[in-house]
Amino acid sequence: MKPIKLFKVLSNETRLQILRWLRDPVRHFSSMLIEQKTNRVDLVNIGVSVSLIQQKSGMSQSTISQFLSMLQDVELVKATRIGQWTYYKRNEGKLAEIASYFANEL
Amino acid sequence: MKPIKLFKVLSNETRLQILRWLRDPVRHFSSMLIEQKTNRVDLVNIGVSVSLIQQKSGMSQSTISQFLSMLQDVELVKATRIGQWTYYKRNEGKLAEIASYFANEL
DNA sequence: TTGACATATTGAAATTAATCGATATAATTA
DNA sequence: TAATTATATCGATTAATTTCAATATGTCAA
Repeated sequence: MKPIKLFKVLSNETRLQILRWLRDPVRHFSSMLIEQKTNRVDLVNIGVSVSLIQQKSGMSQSTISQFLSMLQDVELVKATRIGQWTYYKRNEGKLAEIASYFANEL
Repeated sequence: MKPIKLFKVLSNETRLQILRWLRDPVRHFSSMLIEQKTNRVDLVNIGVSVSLIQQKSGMSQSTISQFLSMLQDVELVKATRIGQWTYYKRNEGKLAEIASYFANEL
């Protein structure tokens, strides 16, 4: 647990928004699924692709890719590569750990 | 609750250290009390003066004064002015609120 | 194996944060 | 009232972050 680095990652509106979107991926992304390759079940179990998150954010591809890897670096999200896609989902275990850090150690 | 601003304030080692020092002010500051003006009871009830925190941090007076007002701005600490001194103590209520934000809203 | 697509990385410009010394303000004391 | 002390604010410099366009890498499909 490196709290400074963690707080820096959380200090950005877009990164925080991504975390909130990923809390309920079906609600925020299912309407964007056009192809057959991904379905609602995948959104929850495997995660959401970089391109869906990028479209929703309106920011550039490179920025969103970087933001996701920052979130992954502090373990707030987990990534799964399948073929040419990378799917991101929340790491609920880490989020619970942070809540407990706040309650007990800060 | 403005989480971005809060996380920015927490994204600094010195500011986080100040919060931790203030968790147990007697332990961290009582050995620095030379004059009679402040005693151990005051440290807990009223708070710790800017100059004690500054000495312990080793940083400049202006930096520490600014850091303390940033912490106060997001309500992580409360300030009390008595004469020419300003005493700072933790705002435990706010800290509990943040812990709950993490557990429920992030 | 070539072309197209998804993602990652790099390099650069603009913005924001960290930090200090100098100075201002406010309270105390001689 | 003048000198001293504690804290706050200002202005400047350096360092870090944000964000993009361009490019590289990796994968799939024809």
